[in-house]
Amino acid sequence: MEDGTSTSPGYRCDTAPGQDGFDYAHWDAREDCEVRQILDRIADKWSLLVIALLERRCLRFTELLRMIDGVSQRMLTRTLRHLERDGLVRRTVHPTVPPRVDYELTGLGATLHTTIKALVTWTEEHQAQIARARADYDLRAAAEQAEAERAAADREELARLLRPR
Amino acid sequence: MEDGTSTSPGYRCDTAPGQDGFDYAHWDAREDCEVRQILDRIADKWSLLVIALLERRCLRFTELLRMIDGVSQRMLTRTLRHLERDGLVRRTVHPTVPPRVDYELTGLGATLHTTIKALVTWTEEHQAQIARARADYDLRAAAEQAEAERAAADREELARLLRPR
DNA sequence: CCGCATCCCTTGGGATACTG
DNA sequence: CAGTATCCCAAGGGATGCGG
Repeated sequence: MEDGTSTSPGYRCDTAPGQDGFDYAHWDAREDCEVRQILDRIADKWSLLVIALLERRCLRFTELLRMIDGVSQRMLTRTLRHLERDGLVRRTVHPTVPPRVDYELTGLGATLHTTIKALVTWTEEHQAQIARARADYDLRAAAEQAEAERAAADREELARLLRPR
Repeated sequence: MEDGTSTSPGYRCDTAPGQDGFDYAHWDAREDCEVRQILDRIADKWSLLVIALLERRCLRFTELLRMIDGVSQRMLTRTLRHLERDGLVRRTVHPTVPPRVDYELTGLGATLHTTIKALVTWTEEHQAQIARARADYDLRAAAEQAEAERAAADREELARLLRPR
C-alpha cells in the first residue's frame, strides 16, 4: 500500500511559531510535515516533468514515455501513481483492447503547476548569479587547496633539511 | 571539488518551446538544466530548514546543529557548503580561538526564501484536499485488491470443483 | 498497450572517530 | 568549536522479463 510518509527527523524550535507571521511547524522535517511530503513528491526525478507536460494537454501513458527521454516504465508508473494518489492527476482507463489510459491534470494539479512556475521563474532570473557564485567558489576553493598543498610541501622540505641524515 | 551537476536524462520536446510563453527547455531534467539543479538543492533533506532558520537571523554552526533536530555534523556541513557555493548563504570565519563561524542568508538566498514560501502557502491551503485524495485512493485500492483476491479465490474454487479428483 | 515483479547498482545520508 | 575522514546501511531508480 505504501503511504507517502517518509521517516525523517525534525527540528527544535525555541521561539514561538508565527511570531513573524510564519508558521515554522510546517517547515518541520518530521514525517508528519505536509511541506516535506509535497516537496518530496515534486522534487523526485520525474514528477515536475510529468506535471509540466500534462498541463499542456491530456496524454497517454506511452506518449509520456516517449516524451520524457530517459524515464523507465517502472518510474513513470510510480510517478503517475503518486500524483494520482495525491489528487494531482486523474487517470482514465478506457476498457478497449489494446488498453488505453489517459492522464490529465486535475484542478489541484493545475494550481500546483502555477505555484511551481514561480520557482522556475526565480531560477531563470537568478541562474546567472548562481553560476557566477559557483565559479567564484570553485576558484577560491582551488586556490586554497593549492595554497595548502604548497604549505605542506614547505613543511616537509623543512623537516627533511632539519633531519641531519 | 564536486560540482552540483547530477547526471540525469532529459526529455524530448516535439513542440516549439515558449509557444504558450513557457520555456520548456528549463524543465529539462538533463544535467545542464538549471531548474533541476536548484530543485535538487532545495529539495534535499536539510537545505530548506537551514534557509528558513537563517532567514530569521544570522546563526553559528553549533546553533544550527542544535536547532535542527536529527541533522548530523557531516550533513549540516555539506548542506551549508552547497548553499554557500550557490551564493545563497554567506560564511564568515572569525579568527578567534575557539573558532567561530557565522552563517547568514545572502540577498539571493532571501529572494529564494520568499519564492519558496509560496510553495509552503500552497501546501497549507491544499493539504486537506490532498489528505482526502489520499484517503480516497487508499480506500479504493484496498477495495480493488480485496475484489481481486475474492475473484482469484473463486477461480481456484471452480478449478478444484471441475477437476474430477 | 499498460503495468507489475525481480534484480542490482548507485547515491544520500547517519554514526563514529579524529584534527586544528 | 568547527569541521574532515571513514564506514556502513537504506532508499532511489534503471534494466529486464512476465502477465492481463
